[in-house]
Amino acid sequence: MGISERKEREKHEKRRMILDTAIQLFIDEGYENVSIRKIADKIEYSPATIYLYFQDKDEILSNLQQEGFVKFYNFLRQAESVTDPRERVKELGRMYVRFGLEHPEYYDLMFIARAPMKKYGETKEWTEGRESFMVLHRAVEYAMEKGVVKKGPPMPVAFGLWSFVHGIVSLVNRQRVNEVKGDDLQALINSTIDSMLNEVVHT
Amino acid sequence: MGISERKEREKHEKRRMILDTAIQLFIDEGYENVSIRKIADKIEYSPATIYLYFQDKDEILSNLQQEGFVKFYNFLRQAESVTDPRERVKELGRMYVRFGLEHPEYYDLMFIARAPMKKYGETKEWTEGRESFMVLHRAVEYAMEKGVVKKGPPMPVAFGLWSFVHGIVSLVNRQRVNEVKGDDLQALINSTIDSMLNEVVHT
Amino acid sequence: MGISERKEREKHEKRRMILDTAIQLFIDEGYENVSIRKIADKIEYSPATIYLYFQDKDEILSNLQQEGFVKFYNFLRQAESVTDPRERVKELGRMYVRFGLEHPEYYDLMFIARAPMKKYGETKEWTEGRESFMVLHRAVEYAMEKGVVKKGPPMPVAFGLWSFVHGIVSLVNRQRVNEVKGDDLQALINSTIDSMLNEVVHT
Amino acid sequence: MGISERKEREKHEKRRMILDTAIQLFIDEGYENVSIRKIADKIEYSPATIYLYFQDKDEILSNLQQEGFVKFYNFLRQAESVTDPRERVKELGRMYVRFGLEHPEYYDLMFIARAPMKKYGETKEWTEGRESFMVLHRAVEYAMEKGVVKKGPPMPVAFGLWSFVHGIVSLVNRQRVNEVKGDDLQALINSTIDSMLNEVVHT
DNA sequence: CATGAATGAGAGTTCATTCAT
DNA sequence: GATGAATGAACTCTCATTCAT
Repeated sequence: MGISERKEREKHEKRRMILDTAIQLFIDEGYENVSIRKIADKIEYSPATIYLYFQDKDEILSNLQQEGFVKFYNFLRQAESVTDPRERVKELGRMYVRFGLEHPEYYDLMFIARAPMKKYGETKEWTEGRESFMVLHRAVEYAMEKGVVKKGPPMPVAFGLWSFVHGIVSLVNRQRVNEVKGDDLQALINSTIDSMLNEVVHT
Repeated sequence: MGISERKEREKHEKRRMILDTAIQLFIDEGYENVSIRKIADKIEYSPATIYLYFQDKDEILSNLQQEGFVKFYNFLRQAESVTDPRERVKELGRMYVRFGLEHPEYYDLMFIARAPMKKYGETKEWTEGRESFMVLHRAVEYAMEKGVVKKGPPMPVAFGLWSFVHGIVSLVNRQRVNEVKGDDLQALINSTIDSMLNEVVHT
Repeated sequence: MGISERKEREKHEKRRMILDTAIQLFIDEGYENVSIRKIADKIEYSPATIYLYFQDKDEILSNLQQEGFVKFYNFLRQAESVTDPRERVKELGRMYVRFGLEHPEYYDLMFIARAPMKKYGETKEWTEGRESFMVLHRAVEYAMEKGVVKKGPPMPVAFGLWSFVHGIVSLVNRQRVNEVKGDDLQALINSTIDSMLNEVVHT
Repeated sequence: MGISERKEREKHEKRRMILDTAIQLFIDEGYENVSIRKIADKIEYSPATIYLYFQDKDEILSNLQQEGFVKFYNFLRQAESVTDPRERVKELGRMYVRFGLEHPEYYDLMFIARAPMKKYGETKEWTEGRESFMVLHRAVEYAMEKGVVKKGPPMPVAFGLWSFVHGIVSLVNRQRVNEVKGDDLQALINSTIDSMLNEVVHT
């Protein structure tokens, strides 16, 4: 038992190393510059070794995507402790954008990259993805119950809010708002979130 | 005169062929899989021929992007004839989303694809891009004047609306809303636009 | 007669244009960057036009080489007016090096470039080449007659002097004396010519 | 230990193969016609394999150049054991030319080929190049001390001698002395060296 | 006389992946 | 478990040259 457990653990650790390195490369050199060779070089193993731990490049990306979803879900979930219904929705919006801007590599993989993860996971990885959306969905339901959001089917509102915050993150991360920069950009983002959410969430 | 005109037209037509083929490949295989060779193969010319019509790959992508912007701008602009301030904002939202879903390849190039077009255009192509945003911006100003949108700086509202509709298009086009399909998806999109814009645009 | 003469003259002028442009490109962009296309672009004709005046690239290079030889020969020949036998040899050395450094592109074609001129000229172009060498050869003979160069077969001395000055030019032009620069280099060249020729040419 | 040593040796051997093939191509087709692909074809490997042993084309050329310098230096150095100052200078001249004619490919790379080796070596390879020149420089100084070469700054004389022997080698190797052939050529070279060096080195 | 259009061949380089050891 | 060695396929781009018009 001890031996096979250790082996299992070691295998797990090596997988971690590879995933961490991949993400690092993602951040440093951008999506299209992540190659098996570069990952291997960085961890000082041979490229062939990577294939002992992952079937192919896609599996690595799939895994990272799933990790992203887990991180993201655990982060967003914190907002559920906010009891004020108005504040919960607003806080969710701010948190969503913050996560997206602070973890552009994970965000990209989760919500922007042209779906590479065909074979692997199909659904599994998305469990947390769906769950994350459900956090938002529940917040909307809660806000409707409490009368701070106009009553009606929650889905359109939830999807609308998701689209809105996703729009911000993806326009910024993909460099479509280049004319506003630095602090000005941050200020614009903040005021945009405020003004939009204030329209949706009534006082 | 007749001859040179015909030559000119033929040259133009070949450029079109190349651009159309590129766009087609875009749709079929995604941005990063568009190669000079594949374009050449598809039009049954040699790769070198492509270079008679475009300086390099970047120029092709640049051209497509600009075409997208022109099409997009001319389409959106139509909304400016709507005089009712409420209706104009809403119509703009619906039109934006419609364009994005009907021309996913152009939309991708304009607003999603990662950093294309280094040398060419830098600014020129984006003139229409900026102008398109200005259509929205003006609609917001107009709506504020008329008192149907809460008064204040128009920028956050305009950027917010842009983010919202861009969010919808990019989530759908990049397959992040796979669990809702076909007519249901269209219905969801419609109701989402309605409910969100109704919050922002008051009666 | 008038007509065919004019045609002949025009043909000649176009050939000149091409050759001049080629040499210019040589100077500006270096041997390996001279392409038919670039020549054509510069004279604002199509590449195909070049082939109306020259059979192929090689013929252009051949022609330039020959032109170089003519220029070179006419330049060197001036030294034959120097009557002092010592001075004539020395002046020839200085002139040779000066020509080589001032016309690196012609010099290269004549004496360094890996013989591209297979088909054309085999011998014709070299007539002036040989003649140039004969100027030097005669100067050596003259100097021997006058007793200022040690008597013996003139060939080894003439070839030796040629090798010497060619050595200087080719080492400098092909960047093998990079550690000495600018005025220092010119001074070194001068003192080298002086000291070597003073050994060969006695007082 | 045995295993890794063998691997090391095999790796080394393959590098040699590549370098040897490159040198061979050099001789057969000239500097500008050496391509990665041709090397690969000749050793019957895929082009990609070359990149397992060398970073890029430049590194191959750099290596060959350096090898040339090392061979050359070690060869020339032998002359330093000659104690007679007259003989040492003369022997150096003869050896230089012999090396150049017997190893035209290395010689070309070292002293004729147009600007190779950007990144690699910059200085390192040239250490032996400079050292080789210093052998000659020292021989001149030595000869001056002993009174067999006219006293004065040694540099012009050393550079002059270098130019002279380089001139011979490069004129011959680049086929500019085609009118004299075979044994006659060898005889001419010998008598040229003799007669010139006898003028510089006094008895 | 001039050329627009086209291309085959070739350049250097990178990549994901495989497999015998 | 790890890897060294290898490769086929792909990439963008440039070149000298041809030929029908």
